[in-house]
Amino acid sequence: MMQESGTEATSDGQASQNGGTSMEGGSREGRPKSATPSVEVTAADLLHFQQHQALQVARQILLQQQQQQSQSHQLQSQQNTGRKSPKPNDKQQSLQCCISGLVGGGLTSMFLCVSLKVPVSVAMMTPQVITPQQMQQILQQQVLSPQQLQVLLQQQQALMLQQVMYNRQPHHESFQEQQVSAQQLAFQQQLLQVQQVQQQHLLNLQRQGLLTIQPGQTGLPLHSLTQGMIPAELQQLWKEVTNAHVKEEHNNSSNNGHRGLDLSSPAPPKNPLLNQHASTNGQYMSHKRETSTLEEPSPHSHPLYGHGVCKWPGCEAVFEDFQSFLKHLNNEHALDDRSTAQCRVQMQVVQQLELQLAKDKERLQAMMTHLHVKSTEPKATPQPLNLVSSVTLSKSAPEASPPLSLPQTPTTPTAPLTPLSQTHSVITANSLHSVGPMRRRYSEKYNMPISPDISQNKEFYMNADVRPPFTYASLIRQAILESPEKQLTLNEIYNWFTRMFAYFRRNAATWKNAVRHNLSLHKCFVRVENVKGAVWTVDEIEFQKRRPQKISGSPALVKNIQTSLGYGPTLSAAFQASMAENNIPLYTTASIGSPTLNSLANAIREEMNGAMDHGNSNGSDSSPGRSPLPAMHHISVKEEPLDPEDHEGPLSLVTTANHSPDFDHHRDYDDDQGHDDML
DNA sequence: GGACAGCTAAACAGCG
DNA sequence: TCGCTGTTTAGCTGTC
Repeated sequence: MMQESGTEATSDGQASQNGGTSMEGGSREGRPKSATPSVEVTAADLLHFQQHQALQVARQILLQQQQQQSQSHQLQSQQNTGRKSPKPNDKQQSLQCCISGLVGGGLTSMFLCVSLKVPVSVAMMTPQVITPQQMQQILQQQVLSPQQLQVLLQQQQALMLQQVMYNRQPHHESFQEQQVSAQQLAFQQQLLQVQQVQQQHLLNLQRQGLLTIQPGQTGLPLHSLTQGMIPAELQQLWKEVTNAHVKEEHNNSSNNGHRGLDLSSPAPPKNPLLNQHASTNGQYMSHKRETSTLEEPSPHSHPLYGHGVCKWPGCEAVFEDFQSFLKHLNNEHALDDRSTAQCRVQMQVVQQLELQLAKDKERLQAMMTHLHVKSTEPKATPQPLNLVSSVTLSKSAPEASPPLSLPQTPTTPTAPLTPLSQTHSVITANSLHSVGPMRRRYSEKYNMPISPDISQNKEFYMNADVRPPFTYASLIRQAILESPEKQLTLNEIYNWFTRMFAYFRRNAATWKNAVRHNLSLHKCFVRVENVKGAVWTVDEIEFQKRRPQKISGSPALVKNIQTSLGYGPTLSAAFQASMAENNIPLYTTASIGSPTLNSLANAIREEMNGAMDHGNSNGSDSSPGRSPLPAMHHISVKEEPLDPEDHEGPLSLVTTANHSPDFDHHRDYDDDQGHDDML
């Protein structure tokens, strides 16, 4: 009761915001903000971005390593007498494990795996500081390039930093501190060796003309940023990293009292080499525009000063006034080796971002060209991702789940379904905002699964006041199937509608009535009374039975859908290319490690099964033997007699697909916006 | 043109 | 009494 009232209040609030918007979409860009907290989205995006960047760095390292190994083979052979150089397969294995490490071990393991030639098991299973023995072995082998050494150095710094921070916790004080001190000493010795080796390596390379360091060279790769640094610089950097937190421990209250490093969080460590902001002391550099775009300059503003905090990488000192900050900036961040190194890192970061931006711009242009959108505002209402074809399968967006080339457009519900190769959907403001009743929706018309569409266009549907091109029954089913226990109360279904679709944040009475009507009308929805009360579940057999006559009657359509779905031998080349570019084996790990691809594969099977093999399969998760409904006391069966053949109906893989971790991650459906990042 | 499916609206009953 | 839930009916439209 109370919950529903709250929902109504939310809906009404949204309605009040949306109510003024005309159907012509004139003010569509001023749509209300998504109910999803931006913090969560940002964190997830940040994690993806970090993983993506790490992957790119790993690839660069491997690539350059291959090149350098081929070029400096002679040098290697002189220094590396009697020791085997790593096999090419090792690199491949390393990279493969690194990719897996993105899921399991995280970035730390990944960097270790890439930068070190340590056994994979060690790199993957012990994401910790390398032991002196391992370091010695690495040094003796001298198989590392300067770049690798640099990455190793940085990684070690970050790891030491993390360990120091971790040991700052009360439980590990005395003994752990001793351990850290010993490790610091040991590592500093190793560091000196690393520096010597690196210096020698650099000299050799320079002597052979294989490496030239331009004095004013910018845009160095991350792993070569500090190639030109003298050992003193490295030592200085290391001291900065290791001592900063010791100081901070004694001076915790002076600067910022809450800078603890959560090892479990993907937040970047405080290591200046790894931080993402830098500039020069008071003098804006060429990349000022990047920072100035984020912070509007004002008479007493500074790109490195915001909200009373110094934004210099790793600083975050708090100041009462701007003058204090300037004084601090000139004193603490003067032109020295450390600042220079940090600036180099920031250059690389900016370059990476610009590269990424360029790629995304190019992709956007291709998308708009493909869609024939004549718009001067690229940041308009987000459009459904599945409106584009292979353009979105670009390798430049591995952080996004692979878009499905489903030939459906949510903007034109009654438009004929045509393959992408034959259609160029023209998206206009009017078509984006379908006004009329749903009538026949794609999911009903062609047994299309709505989960990929909703998944791909989640942001779109959440923000744009566009009616989803699916029937109420499909949406209800989707809501139920996305729930952890495959059952929802009516109120939870309401919440799912309002949460997932901006369209359903208004006219609540209408669509809620329709939802109730559909729940009662369709026998695919089964009402179950459990301890909590009445919940609704989906009878997949009944749901699949509803439109068996469609699609089979049109061989051409069948072929088109089959082709566009990219199933089996007709898998689209673009899709395959994308999978290959992202190092994602479609038929191997897709069903194992990648929830998104797992859902994709299941969704494809579901589509093909639902559309093509109707009545040809057997059993499903909704079969009586595998009821997903715990603690049921009563099941209301609708009056339509159940055909005995029904149990030999189509195999429903939807439920199976939704058992993937991808769905199990999203549990709370009770307006808990903080945990409902569903798809 | 009929059958069918889907949407909207409404009435009604039961329940807390 | 009110609001929610659930059921049912009717009218309309679109698709096949």
